[in-house]
Amino acid sequence: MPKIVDAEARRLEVVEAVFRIIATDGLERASLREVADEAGLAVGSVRHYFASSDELLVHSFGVVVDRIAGRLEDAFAVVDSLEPGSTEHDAAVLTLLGQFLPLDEELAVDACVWMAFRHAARIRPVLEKEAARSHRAVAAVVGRLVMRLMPDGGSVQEHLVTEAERLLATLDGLCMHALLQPEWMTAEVCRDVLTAHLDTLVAPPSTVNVKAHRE
Amino acid sequence: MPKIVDAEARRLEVVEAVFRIIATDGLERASLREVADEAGLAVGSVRHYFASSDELLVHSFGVVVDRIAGRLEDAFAVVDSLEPGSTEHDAAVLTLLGQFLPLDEELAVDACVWMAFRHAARIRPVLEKEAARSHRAVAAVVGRLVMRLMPDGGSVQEHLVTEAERLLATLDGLCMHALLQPEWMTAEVCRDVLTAHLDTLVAPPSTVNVKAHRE
DNA sequence: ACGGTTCAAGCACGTTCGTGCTAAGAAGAT
DNA sequence: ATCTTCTTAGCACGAACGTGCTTGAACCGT
Repeated sequence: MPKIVDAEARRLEVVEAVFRIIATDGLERASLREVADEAGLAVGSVRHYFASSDELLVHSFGVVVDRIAGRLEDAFAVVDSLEPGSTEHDAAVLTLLGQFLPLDEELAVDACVWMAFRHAARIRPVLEKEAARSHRAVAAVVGRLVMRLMPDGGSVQEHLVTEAERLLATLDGLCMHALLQPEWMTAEVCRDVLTAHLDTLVAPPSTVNVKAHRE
Repeated sequence: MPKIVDAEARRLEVVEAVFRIIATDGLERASLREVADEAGLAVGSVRHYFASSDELLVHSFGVVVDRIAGRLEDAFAVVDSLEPGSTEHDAAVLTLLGQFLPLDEELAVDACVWMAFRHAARIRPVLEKEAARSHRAVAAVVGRLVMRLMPDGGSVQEHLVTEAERLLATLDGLCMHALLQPEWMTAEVCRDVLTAHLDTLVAPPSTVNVKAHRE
């Protein structure tokens, strides 16, 4: 064996460099040369760990998806362990939803990277697989959360997917606004919007509309 | 005077070429050479109408912002002319909100371009001004709409901005999902989510939370 | 001591990009 | 017919990009 180097750790260092570049300069600036510079390596060294630029980006996408999904699963486990309706439960729900938002430095970087990759995946086929995995993972957690929070436990299938998508859309929209218009979108507004949404989720749906949806 | 050419019309043709490229290949592919090809011109010709690549992109951003803002104003005028609570009124509100979503080919192109520019504006200072204008224009319409739809007419200032931001976030989130995950996000789901949101908007807020927000 | 494997670094090639500059053509004004 | 000005087109340069390939250096098992 050669020089002892933890290959996986090195790869992660390079990926972290990719994250920093995307967060500050955007995905289009995440070239091999820029990444190598940011990581303190030479281009050839980065290419030793990642066969191509595409592989580096796809792997980076995967890492951020795993991170976000892991945070959501952890936060959901906390929610799941608490008594529904209790103060701690509500706080845990807000904490879970806050994992989507750029509320601190680390979350902001991940949110930037996540957004950038998802939008890039619309165009670049290599990113499609990770984008689909990302969507499934997040939708699963949000779906379970909505099922837990809805008054009827999500017994009406159509209404459940509608409410899950509604929460997901609000979360992504909030995240987007927090990233793109940070001066208008403070953490306080985010919290107010989320609590307002949770209020509407708990309230029973108007029967008029449920009937309308059935037709 | 030389060859008679409607300069403004030519500029618009070039801008339309930019839109098509962004919608199909993304903003990073909207180079002068690609745009010139798509518009059936030479690079020098495009540069005759736009001094630089930046000017072309900024102007294109402005055009799409004007288009979207115009559509929203028109749709709001329709809403404003109808009796609140009537069936036509509700339909007009849905039509207004639908202007944000890629429900047909033209709307889809505009939504793609709009999203691409807004995200690019996070990084590129030249786009900041148009991004801010875009946000103000849209927020103004959504704010007026929310004021009109809320049961108390938006008398509580804090609650009004929260609800406006909540609707805006949901709209942008829906638009994003419709663009990025078209297979999961059909027009029907969009409509269901919007109607569900409107139901929650009309319902009075729980006094518990209003008090909580005040503290 | 030494061969083999892994790591780090760099060169070179072709492509694409924005942009400064030049030049030919087209048409109204004189 | 000539001049002027707008229009269209193209060349050339430097910069940045991905990538194939080569070159040392480091290190471990034998």
